[in-house]
Amino acid sequence: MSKEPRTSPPSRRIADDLRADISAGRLLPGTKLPALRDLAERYGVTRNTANKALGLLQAEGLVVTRHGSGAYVRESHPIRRLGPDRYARHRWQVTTVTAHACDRLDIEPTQQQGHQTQDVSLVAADDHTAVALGLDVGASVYERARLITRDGAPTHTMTSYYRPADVEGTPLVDQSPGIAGRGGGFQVLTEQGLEPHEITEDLSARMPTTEEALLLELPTGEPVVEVRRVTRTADGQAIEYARGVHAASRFVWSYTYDIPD
Amino acid sequence: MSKEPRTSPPSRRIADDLRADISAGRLLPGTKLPALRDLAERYGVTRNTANKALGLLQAEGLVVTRHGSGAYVRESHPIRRLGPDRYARHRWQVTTVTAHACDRLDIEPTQQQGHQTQDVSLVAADDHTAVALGLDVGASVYERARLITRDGAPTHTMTSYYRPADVEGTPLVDQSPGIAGRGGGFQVLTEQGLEPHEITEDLSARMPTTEEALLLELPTGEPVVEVRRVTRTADGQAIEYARGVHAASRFVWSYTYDIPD
DNA sequence: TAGTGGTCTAGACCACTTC
DNA sequence: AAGTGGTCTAGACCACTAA
Repeated sequence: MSKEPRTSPPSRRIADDLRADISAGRLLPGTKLPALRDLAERYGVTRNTANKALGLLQAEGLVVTRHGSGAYVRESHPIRRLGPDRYARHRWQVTTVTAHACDRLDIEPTQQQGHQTQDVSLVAADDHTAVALGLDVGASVYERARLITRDGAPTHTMTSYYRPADVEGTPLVDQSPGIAGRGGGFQVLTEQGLEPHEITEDLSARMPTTEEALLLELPTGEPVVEVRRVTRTADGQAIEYARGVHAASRFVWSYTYDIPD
Repeated sequence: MSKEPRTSPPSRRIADDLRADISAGRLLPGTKLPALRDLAERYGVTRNTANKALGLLQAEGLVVTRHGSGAYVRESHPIRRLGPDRYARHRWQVTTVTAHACDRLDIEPTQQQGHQTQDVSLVAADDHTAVALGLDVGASVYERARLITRDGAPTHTMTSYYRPADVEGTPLVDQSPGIAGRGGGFQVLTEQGLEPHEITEDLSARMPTTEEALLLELPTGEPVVEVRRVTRTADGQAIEYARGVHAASRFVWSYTYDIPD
């Protein structure tokens, strides 16, 4: 008759029990879970089955395992809130006074403990890049790839694309290993007479590729948020196309806008 | 000396091969993968190992399995792009002319084939809701929970919370099973003298809970995007707090804004 | 009914961490 | 050296799907 729910398989039941302990606060973040062999014995199953239970919890992002050490209730990172403010002019616009960096230290807590690698090269534009920058597919564009790290752990990648004519000869596409130009890309573009004015961001979420999981050191069960950003001048000219891949658990994006007619 | 990468375990190698076939287009979306027994025989491993390989691909969201039928390369749904336009006044504002619904059919393709359930009840406000609506935690609020379906498959949930004083006696909190009020919640609030003017949306991504996975019929390896929305009047008064859980693969969120000073 | 994925036991070996 | 998770083989049974 009815599709009665069968009794859950043992691996499921073990996972359910542990999950209940976690969400009830009986197992706090960072706590070590019982060893596989102990779990197996307690439930009268093989280690394989207990391992499968842990696998389920890992896929849900509730548990992380450290090979040779144990399985732990996952700890949540401090979450960074990303709003339009992060692009605010006062954060990147260098005034005639050069003391900018020291001036602003206290209002830039988001850069605290932050580092980034940088890798600049000339590549062929793919579909998205070409459309965004108004070029033909395959045209040469400058690619500026960064890996942003916080407190020693990578949080996201950000790869920007520029029309060569816009940035040729600027510190932005200098191969030097340091952060290219104080104030970053927006400052450089402004000096080129291309002041950023409007931003369009497209957000989507998915599971990481294996490469992304390695690069961002993502635990099993952590999705990524992919952000595609087009920056335009007041004229509407696209001056930068950027693609970021973020560890989902470390960010929340916030947008405020008026309801259109 | 160096940490040379060991040879990958068999399950990993099988997954890598299949993944390569998929991304190279040799296995198109919807294609049935070789049976577990065939894979196992081909690679000289047990069915368990071949099964594990499929599990890896499932977790990446590349493959879905249908019990008793087979494993298939995952097909992508049509993606709906969500911009501020979806809240535009012309979509919900009912003018004095009642012929609105017929009028606008052609410009509302997003509602095509769409259905939603609705469940209204009076509940105690949790932390987020209370803060957003300016109430005490535990105060009574109207909860209006919806499950939105498209082409027969659920795409997201949306649960709105209202101050009882704002919506008492309106069709919005009528327990009737139909969609409450043509034009939806915004129209009703406007009629109450609380016209929505500004929206703040907070987006984050994570893996679904087991309940969400069931409700939204999510395949293994599909993350969800959680959207928390606060709607305010021109005065800045919060009139609705809503929380949505979206199947990540079905949406992309788009925001355009001017760079602040 | 035949084919398919899902799960399990029993036992083994390996890789990594910790002390 | 002891403890831990990761993976594998070999074989079995079950549940679901499709013809």
